[in-house]
Amino acid sequence: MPERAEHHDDVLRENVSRVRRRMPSDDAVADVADVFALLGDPGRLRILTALLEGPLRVRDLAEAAGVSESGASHALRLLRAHRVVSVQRVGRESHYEIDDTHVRALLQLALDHVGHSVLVHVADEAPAEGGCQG
Amino acid sequence: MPERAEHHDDVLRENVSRVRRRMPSDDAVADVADVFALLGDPGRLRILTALLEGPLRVRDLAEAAGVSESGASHALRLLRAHRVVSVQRVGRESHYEIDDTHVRALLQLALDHVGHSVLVHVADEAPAEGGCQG
DNA sequence: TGAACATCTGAAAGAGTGTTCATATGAACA
DNA sequence: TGTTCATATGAACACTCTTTCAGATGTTCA
Repeated sequence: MPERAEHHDDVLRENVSRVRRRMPSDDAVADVADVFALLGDPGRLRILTALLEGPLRVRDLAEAAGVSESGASHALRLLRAHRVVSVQRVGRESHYEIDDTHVRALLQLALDHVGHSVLVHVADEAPAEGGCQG
Repeated sequence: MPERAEHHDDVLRENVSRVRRRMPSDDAVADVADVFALLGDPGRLRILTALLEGPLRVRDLAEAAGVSESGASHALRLLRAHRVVSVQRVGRESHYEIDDTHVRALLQLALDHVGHSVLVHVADEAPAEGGCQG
């Protein structure tokens, strides 16, 4: 084996050890993977996309996301368990909203990348009383 | 039903229709969900995290990610099929690298959020802007 | 109280997925 | 040429996940 190749191997080995040092902890990786996995289902993704613009009721989320109301409830339960969304009961309705700025950022970045132009934050151009706490 | 409630309902319905108008196409949602799903597996996530700093061989990726070489190969095959990584053959080795800037951005954002401080671009090790958003 | 409504929950079916083992391909070297 | 090495591939298994259905919970209103 020529020495150039040996040197090449050394460089690769060095790269590997550096990469391994900088690898996040198993817990951190698991957390990130969990979030991505939650976003990896089309139904949940549509639900969260709908929630980007503000709180919505379960039935509205189901309609907007094209899933059954039961399916939406299951999805929301999961998202709630992971603290991605929070719920506020108003009478017999449940109003859900995104409660994780990291997830919101990831979602907006991904949708931007896919060429989905209009995605405004809740704040600006406020639909005024659009909120559910009226 | 009091008129306040009726008006409230109107507002909600309006929100729903606006949300539905702004909902990305099924294809766009499916694409985004696919990417997130790919990032949703710890093994693949570690592989891609390792690749953030530059190209690596399969065996090195397997070691860095803590998966078998066969497992790494399967994962890379999947990532390659989705054009997330590209491969360059060097002798009998395969050197993989991230080939999707969107995925790279999502990954870095997610790792930043989880508190993983050092994640520099391939170029060099400038820490400085390592922080989240300031 | 009882009926209508919104949501939640549990269980079961079915599809999908990751992992492993064994083997195949193809390049390097002796 | 035959052997060794790096990677790729195929199949099988176990496992998880999504979806659906039926019914439960809790609220509003007459």
